[in-house]
Formats: sequence, structure tokens, C-alpha cells
Amino acid sequence: MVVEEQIVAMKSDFFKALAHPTRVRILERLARNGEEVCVCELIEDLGVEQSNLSQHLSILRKQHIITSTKVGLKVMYRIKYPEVLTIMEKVQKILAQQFQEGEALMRHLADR
Amino acid sequence: MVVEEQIVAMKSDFFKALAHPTRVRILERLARNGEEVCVCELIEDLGVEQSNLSQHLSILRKQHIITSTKVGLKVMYRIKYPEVLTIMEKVQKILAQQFQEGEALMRHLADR
DNA sequence: CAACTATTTAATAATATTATAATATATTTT
DNA sequence: AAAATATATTATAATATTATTAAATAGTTG
Repeated sequence: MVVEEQIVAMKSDFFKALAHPTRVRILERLARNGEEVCVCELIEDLGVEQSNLSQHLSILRKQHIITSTKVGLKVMYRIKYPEVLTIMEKVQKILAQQFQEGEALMRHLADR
Repeated sequence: MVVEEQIVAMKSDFFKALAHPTRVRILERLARNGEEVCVCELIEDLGVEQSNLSQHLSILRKQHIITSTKVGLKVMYRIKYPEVLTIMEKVQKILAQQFQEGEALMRHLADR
């Protein structure tokens, strides 16, 4: 069935959208505030180039993981689906378990 | 703090490991069985080249998302952390919501 | 131990992602 | 309406990921 393949592709696209440090940091920043955060504040907090941040926001927007509203000159972003937060928590939990097993950080530092 | 950055990198590496259709399919196949599945069966079910599959398994192994045990000639794989299943379910749920909003499949087919 | 089976690893060419730099758009202020 | 501000888009060179092919391991069976 061809639709099944499309859905799998959508899932991997979803994960691909999360698969970059800057985008993880964007989501964690948006998660912390709970409410809307403007791009200008993200630039400040994450300390990345404006253009680069904008591209990462664009990738998250395309997957509809975040949405934006324009307020005057500013654009406010927020996480669209609360499930995204759950996913972030679960990853945190998996890493925590890996730490307990003494695998995580050492491996990460070593083999890349 | 430098450790924070390492952790963010680990999270994005985790997502990167899930960010490929074949690897999503591997996990869904392992999730279905619940128990161990050998490589030979994955080749059959997913219909991918043996060598290519092995590389994808390697990527999932490096992130300790799956583990393997050797039984005779065969290598049996299984999902290591149940949280991975939760994550897959949440993604499914997000996509389902996007479908309800009529956004998902059309967008996916359109803009890539 | 030689042939066989199951799987992994290595090399590589094609493709995709990324950061940077430059430019464009849209809103506000003067 | 020109200047200023906030953000987005485009082009591109550097880097990373991928599928394919070929070769290497490691167990098993005769």
C-alpha cells in the first residue's frame, strides 16, 4: 500500500525536523516559556545568526511542529502540539537511563 | 555550560537516528513483534538490500535504540527502551491530528 | 578445515543538509 | 515616503548522509 509509505516518510520527516541541535534548543526554549516567544528573543537566548535561526524555524514550521503569529514587527512562535513536549521528555528519559548504564556521554564524546 | 551542549547534541543525534524511512520501518517491525527479530526476517519484511539494512541497524545500535544478540548464525534485534515506542505513538498521534486539520498528506505530497 | 550462511564493514559516488553572506519583504516610526 | 527594525528568502560552498558494490568476519555444517 502506497499510503503506508507516505506515512512512514512523514514520520521520518518529522524526526528529521528535530534532528539538529539548534532545532532541539528552539523547542526546549519554546517549551520552557510555555507561551509565545519572539524570534528576537530566540536569537538572544540561543546566540545564533538571525538568518540561520530563521531557516531552522522554517524547517520546524514546514512540519507544523511550531506555528507563528505576527504581532507588529515581531513574529511570535509557539509549539503546536503538546505531544512534542512528551517526545522531548521521553528522549530525556532514555538518555538518563543510558547515563545510569554509563553509556551515554562517554560514547557520545568518543565515537563521532 | 558545556555538558548542556553535549546533551542537546545527544538528543539531536537520537532524532537523527530515527530520521530515515527505513529506520522507522525497522522500529515499527520490531515494535510489532514485541520480541526479537532476526536480520534475515527484516530483510524479507522490509525488502531492502542486506548491506543497506545492516548500515541502518548500525546507526540505531550506535544510539543504543536497539540491541542485538547473536544466536548461531543469526543476529536477533530488539528495541531497547520502551520509551521509543511511546515516541513513535506520539508522532503517529501528531500526524493523525494534522490529518484531521487536512494538512498532512497533501502538504507532504506537495512541497518536497 | 573447506564450503556455506548470515551479517558487518569499507569504499565511493550521488544526494541532502548546513552555515554564511547577501538580498528581499513587511511593518513601524519619523 | 524614507529610514529603521524584525524576519524571511536565496545562493552557495562545505559537510554529512545515503545506496550500491565489493570485501571482510564469524559462526556452522559436512
